Amino acid sequence: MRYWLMKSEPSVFSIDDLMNKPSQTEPWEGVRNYQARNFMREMRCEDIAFFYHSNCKDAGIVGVMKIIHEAYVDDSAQDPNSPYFDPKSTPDNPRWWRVDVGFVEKFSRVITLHELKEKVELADFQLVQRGNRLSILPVTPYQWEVIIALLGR
DNA sequence: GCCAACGTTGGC
DNA sequence: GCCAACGTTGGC
Repeated sequence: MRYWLMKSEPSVFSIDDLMNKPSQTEPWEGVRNYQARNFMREMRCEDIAFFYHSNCKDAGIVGVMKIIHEAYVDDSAQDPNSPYFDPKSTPDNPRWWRVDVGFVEKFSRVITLHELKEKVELADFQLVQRGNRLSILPVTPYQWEVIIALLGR
């Protein structure tokens, strides 16, 4: 089983949105970066991922999700009315993929980016490195453990 | 809302 | 295949 981190702007889709959906699941669509897409294709059912709130006041890790459906075609790329429309992705040759995620838990507090940057043990974590913009990143088991320990429970 | 850092595009 | 121009991301 592998660990991941997935970013979303809470004004677009937040952990509360996921938690409060009757299904508590969501197709993770709109990823339009090749590296992030490739990571999604590596995801397997039962992998787990941190939910990260980006581009907001309290940026940081807010909870945990699990992968409940492996990568399949993101057809929002073929929808001209979608904000994620990409005319270069065609039904014959789809360019973008998505996975389905399920809610696992919402943390009692946000583990802030600031906190993560202060942890020497996380110096290698892609998230805290300069200029990082990837919306989906792998997390090592050790990094996962260090981050969970920040919750002090 | 600013802007640095990065990814992508496309002309050559 | 280089690289300038452009668009996007995301912290602040």
